Amino acid sequence: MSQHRHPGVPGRAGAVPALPDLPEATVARLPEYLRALHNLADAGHETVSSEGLAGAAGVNSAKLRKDLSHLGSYGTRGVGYDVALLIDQIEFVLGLTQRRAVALVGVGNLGHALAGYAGFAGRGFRIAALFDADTSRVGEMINGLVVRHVDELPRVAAEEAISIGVIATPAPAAQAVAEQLVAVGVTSILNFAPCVLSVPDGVDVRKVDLAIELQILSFHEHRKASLTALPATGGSALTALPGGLTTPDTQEAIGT
Amino acid sequence: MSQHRHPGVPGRAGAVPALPDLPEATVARLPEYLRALHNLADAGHETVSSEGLAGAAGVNSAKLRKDLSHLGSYGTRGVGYDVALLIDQIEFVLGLTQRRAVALVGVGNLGHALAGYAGFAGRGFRIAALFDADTSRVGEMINGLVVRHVDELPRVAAEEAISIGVIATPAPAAQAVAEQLVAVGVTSILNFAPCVLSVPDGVDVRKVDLAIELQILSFHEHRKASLTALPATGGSALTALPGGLTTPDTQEAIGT
DNA sequence: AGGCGCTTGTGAAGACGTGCACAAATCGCG
DNA sequence: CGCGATTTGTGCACGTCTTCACAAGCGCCT
Ligand SMILES: NC(=O)c1ccc[n+]([C@@H]2O[C@H](COP(=O)([O-])OP(=O)(O)OC[C@H]3O[C@@H](n4cnc5c(N)ncnc54)[C@H](O)[C@@H]3O)[C@@H](O)[C@H]2O)c1
Ligand SMILES: NC(=O)c1ccc[n+]([C@@H]2O[C@H](COP(=O)([O-])OP(=O)(O)OC[C@H]3O[C@@H](n4cnc5c(N)ncnc54)[C@H](O)[C@@H]3O)[C@@H](O)[C@H]2O)c1
Repeated sequence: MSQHRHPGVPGRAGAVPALPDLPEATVARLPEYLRALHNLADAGHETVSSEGLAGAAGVNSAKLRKDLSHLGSYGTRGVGYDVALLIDQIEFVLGLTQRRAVALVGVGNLGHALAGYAGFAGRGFRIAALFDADTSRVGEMINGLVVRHVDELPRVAAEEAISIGVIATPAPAAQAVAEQLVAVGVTSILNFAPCVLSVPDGVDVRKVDLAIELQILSFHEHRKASLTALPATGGSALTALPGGLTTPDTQEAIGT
Repeated sequence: MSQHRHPGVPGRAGAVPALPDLPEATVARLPEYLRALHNLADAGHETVSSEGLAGAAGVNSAKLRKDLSHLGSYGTRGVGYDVALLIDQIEFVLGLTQRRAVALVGVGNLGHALAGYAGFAGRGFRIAALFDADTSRVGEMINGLVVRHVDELPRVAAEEAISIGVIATPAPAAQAVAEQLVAVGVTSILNFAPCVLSVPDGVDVRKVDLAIELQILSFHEHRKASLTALPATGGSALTALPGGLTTPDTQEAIGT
């Protein structure tokens, strides 16, 4: 965490472009830009200004320019950015030049939806294997893939070069599954189970918890309600007034 | 956006506890604490120290204490926090004292999984209505709820007091659905479609894009690979070495 | 060739979030 | 009743992120 960055590892005039270490906030936005760029490319645009791309990605244009400047500035002043070139750049930085293989563990309610989702292919990923512990599910075919028993993970991980593991099991099983994934060499995990995973250093975990998203929205609903209620009447009547916009203070577009 | 906050709207000694306006980062962590607290309560704990709760929620204990201090400090020095009391406090602040009604629009692949998920009830939410535009899906029963045509949204929104709208339609339909939701008074939206929504001020949107999560993980995979490859050999051979943990530099636990 | 309008890239300032370290408060026990 | 062990709440310093504002660069038009 509090590691100093080496004072003398700048350009490194070697052959490889030498990944600049981007701010984490920038990394989280690059995929957004990439999606917007693909839309623009499909619409026939060859170049785009920072203002235009920022609008399409839903961010401030200064922020976008600073983000892009971190990865080497492929824009032209007075003109904008070359869409195709920028797509290549971002895809390279994100490591999407070859399609990454994803292993999905837990083919239940949610796992089925993920396994059947066609949209991942266009974003750089290939669901390479499905696993479950329930023997009655093993053997089922989903979208051309067979569900295998989780015990086969080591063998399959060796065959396919698994890059990312996705956990969609119930929470009590998630920690054990994470350990199995780490044991076969997986160093990136996307966790849908509502629990914290502990993993060794060097393993990245990202978590998606839909209930948490709803609860954050609930907080803002609660706050909006208490703001409109109090200044108007004495504070007791809680009749929702779904017409007038609330205070122009307290803007939206909350933490992304 | 760049709204100043009024310099003189502090305690407001009114009857209502007067929601403190929490830092957004704190709001995003409260649900995590809440989940951990429920686990502790189920395990029979009556009190918990900041250290213990922080461990269960996967955060720094100082951060946890500061977060909790923002909502009024219900801890006892030398002892810790009363689990049941803290649960009540957080649920109140998050607006979960009464179960919030959620409307789900788009009952396809993903929408089915969400509609069938039993876990929302325990986290303060009730899926109150399902909508789809495909007439061949309308009428289908999922988990005791009937799928209605999206045209019925105004009528149903009036009956059930819809608090949050969830969009699980394809991206091209999402903006139109968002506008329909806003039109019936919904001011909080959770969007699963990979696109930006533009909504009026006063409406909160949160977005869940699974492909983005994978792409962020992909970036870190890419970086880890280029870090292990370069210092070892000259820099050309890119054979993945899935054994030794990478550099103890560049710690994990990336942006939550 | 020169000037003009447009757009990028970035310095600087401010807002925000984090984590250490410690004083203040509380409990239990002798 | 007092003392020590324990744990909260927070002041402070530091790092990260955001946003403004503008100089530098580019292309086009005359
Ligand atoms: N379905 C949703 O919409 C939704 C929403 C939010 C969160 N989640 C979370 O996602 C996870 C999955 O939800 P779900 O609705 O698909 O649950 P589910 O019960 O339908 O599916 C879980 C699957 O995991 C399998 N499994 C259990 N233990 C396993 C193990 N050790 N190894 C491999 N597979 C194992 C089960 O056999 C089952 O097929 C849960 O943690 C849930 O809380 C789901
Ligand atoms: N399935 C996944 O795992 C997954 C993963 C990531 C993202 N997503 C995104 O989630 C969204 C839904 O994915 P899906 O796989 O369920 O797609 P899907 O095509 O299976 O389902 C979409 C549903 O929305 C309905 N619909 C279309 N237009 C509508 C409208 N105007 N009003 C109401 N309903 C409408 C369709 O009839 C269909 O039932 C997509 O935007 C997708 O990109 C899904």
